[in-house]
Amino acid sequence: MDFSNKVFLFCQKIPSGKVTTYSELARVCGSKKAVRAVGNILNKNRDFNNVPCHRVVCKNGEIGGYVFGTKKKKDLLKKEGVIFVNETKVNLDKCLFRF
DNA sequence: AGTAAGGCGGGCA
DNA sequence: GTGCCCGCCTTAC
Repeated sequence: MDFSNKVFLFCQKIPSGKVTTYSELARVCGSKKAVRAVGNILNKNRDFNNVPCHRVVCKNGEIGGYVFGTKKKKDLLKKEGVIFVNETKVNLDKCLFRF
């Protein structure tokens, strides 16, 4: 319960135009190996209203998955100013937000 | 490069 | 209340 709360909190801390990875997110939440748990939380809770989970991507820069579809996620990120290296990957070097 | 296994919380049976 | 399976992944073989 506390874990998911952290996840949501950190997600909201991500500024517009920046992204983070599930690994980093899991790490700051206490368990760096709980990346799957993080994904599960974001997916099941889908607090897109309170949590911009579209700003969370895979470690390699790929979008990964998204409740509304990866296309939507990509589109949202683009609008926020996130640099994309191609249609499916973001530029982590420029847009990775580190806690 | 591809495949398999892994560690972790949430949700449902 | 307990247990099992799943997931927007990661890492190792």
